[in-house]
Amino acid sequence: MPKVNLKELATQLGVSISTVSKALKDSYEISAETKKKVKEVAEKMGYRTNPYAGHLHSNRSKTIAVIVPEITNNFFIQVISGAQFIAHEKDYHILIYVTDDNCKKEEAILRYLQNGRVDGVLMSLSSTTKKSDHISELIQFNIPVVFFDRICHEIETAKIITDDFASGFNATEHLIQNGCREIAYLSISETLSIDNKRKQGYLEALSKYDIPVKESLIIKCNNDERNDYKKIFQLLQGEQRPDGLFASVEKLALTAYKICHELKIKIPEMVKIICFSNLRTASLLNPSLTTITQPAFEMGREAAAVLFKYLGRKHAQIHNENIVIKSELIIRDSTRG
Amino acid sequence: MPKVNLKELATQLGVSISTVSKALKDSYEISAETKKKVKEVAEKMGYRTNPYAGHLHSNRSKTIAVIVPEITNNFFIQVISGAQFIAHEKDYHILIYVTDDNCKKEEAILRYLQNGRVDGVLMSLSSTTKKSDHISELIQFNIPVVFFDRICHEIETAKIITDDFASGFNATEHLIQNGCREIAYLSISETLSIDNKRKQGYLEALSKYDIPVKESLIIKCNNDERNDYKKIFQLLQGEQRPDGLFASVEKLALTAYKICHELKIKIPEMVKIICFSNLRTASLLNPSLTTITQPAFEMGREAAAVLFKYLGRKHAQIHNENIVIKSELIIRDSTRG
DNA sequence: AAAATTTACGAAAACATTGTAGTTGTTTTT
DNA sequence: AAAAACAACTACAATGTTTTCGTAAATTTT
Repeated sequence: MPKVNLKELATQLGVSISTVSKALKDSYEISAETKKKVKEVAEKMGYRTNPYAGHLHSNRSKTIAVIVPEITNNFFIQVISGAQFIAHEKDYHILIYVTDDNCKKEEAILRYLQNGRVDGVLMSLSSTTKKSDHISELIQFNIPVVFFDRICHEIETAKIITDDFASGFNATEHLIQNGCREIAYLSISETLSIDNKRKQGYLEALSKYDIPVKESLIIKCNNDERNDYKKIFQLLQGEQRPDGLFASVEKLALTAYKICHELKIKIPEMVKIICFSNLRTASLLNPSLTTITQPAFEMGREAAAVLFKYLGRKHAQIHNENIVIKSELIIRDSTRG
Repeated sequence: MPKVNLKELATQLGVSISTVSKALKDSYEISAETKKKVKEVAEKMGYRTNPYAGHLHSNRSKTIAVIVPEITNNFFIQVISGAQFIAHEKDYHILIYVTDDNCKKEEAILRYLQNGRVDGVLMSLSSTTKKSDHISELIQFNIPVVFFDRICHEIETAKIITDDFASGFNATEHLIQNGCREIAYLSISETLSIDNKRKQGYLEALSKYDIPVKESLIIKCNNDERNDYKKIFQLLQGEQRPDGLFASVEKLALTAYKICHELKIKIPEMVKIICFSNLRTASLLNPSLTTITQPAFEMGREAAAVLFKYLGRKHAQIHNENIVIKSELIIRDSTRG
């Protein structure tokens, strides 16, 4: 089917281009009769409106970008799924970008988007991002940004988060209440908002129960598979093995699981493990894994909803706002007392 | 930053629009001196080229669509990740669409894309799709389509698949060699190519070992959570419980796992389980799950690579071609003899 | 010195659409 | 019967870029 445009339809029908355009848009200016004819011929000739011509004119692309640190991650996928749900409702398209937790890539992607390819952005920061210039720059180009999960405090906009502090506190308290006294915290990145909040919750819980903080139990991982493995291995094989382990993210808990299997460290008898996770198979693990589960799908839906609320307007300066959707502590065998 | 276009740059510089355009594109027609000036001013004024104007002119969008039945699925996510990897290299953008295994949605999405929003499509069929008209129609609009995994035989194009028949055979043979005689096959959709091939492999293996086929052991699931649960539950609770279980897709195996846990059916002692799966936590399950693991990332990479090979040309009729990337049988505890 | 070529740039069409501002011819109002 | 209103349509500018063709001046060739 050779692509046909309004011009061809017009000549074919013996009317003007404007008439065809308006007829297809059901304008009141066009008679019912003409509309019918135009639509028939358009159908017959396989006319499809060129989206890019429209975008050029309207300066809107009906497209948003979702930027995530990694895509092979249950949490982010569920967020994308939620965002996709709303976008589909609104007849919007979703472009996916992956930063690989690399701030350089993140910067490059945001620069890419300064040209108006998308009407707005949903994003979660890379764990290596330390500056926010590239984000404020994007916003200066009039592209609104909504954060979810890994937010950037410096930027004034809407941020969809979970109750990281409370959840971190609850997770740690749960370990304590099940008998743990030497609780390690596996950190994923020192610059990440969520990590800091979760750690604060952890520290607060320790404090509440008068458990001294041991720096040696705060493990600074950095999302490098081999490095993280080594650090957690060292933690678990040593004399001073902790009796509880709180991983800030799923991946670190799974690494810990693997190491425990290798070293024949029994969970939960020798060490109890809890983590933030959206793993569908948490209940099927050996042993089933106690998790703090984030409402990922809802977070994606909410993030998209907030963005769309602003997209209609001319100057879409999004008000600063923290939207908190609570996580759920799901107790399973890995923390059995 | 107010958006600035070529026209403004031109007036600012006192040259013509064409000169600016060419200078920014490093055309040989422009002197080094002018280029430098133009670029400086462009930088200073924050010029960003409008992608849609370019698309309008070139009739290319530098965008491809990836259409998957579901997104919260390890296999599809890894495929997307692979495709994304290649797309990023080629400076292409990726639009994601989800059919929810609903053929109506699939048709709607493909109709959507007839307008040239994307230059090409990578897709995996929905399990409820029975006709292929919407796909050939899209191709008639000159949008090339490459299939991966859930391919459509009727369409002449490139198809990236794994060795489903051989893998189905190997999986079944593996169960037989570990002592199973009553092996159930969990089918996900009767219309899906991969399901049929895997089942053929299953039947072939039974035949090789002179094991009679029992229709009651071929369970026709349909991707509806509740329905599938019920069917598998009935299979496992009855008198005639099989001693081996081969699930065509991960989800069904996980449902079977849950049911076994509930009914206290011991894996692998009472029933051995194997399935196609890209679960990262397969080795951590209780018991660890024997899988046939598809090279999902590579399949995504390959699918994108094939598509890009054709995208350069004017009439991108993709030759019919089956590209097979072999799966790997990873033996774990769920099939221990 | 005339002719040919090269360098560096500009004008304008083309891409497909939308929206505004006409322009008819007809109908209604005064 | 003139004026106003209206229905149905068209012309054209505008959106931002690319690209082809053209042209003047400068340079090289004969």
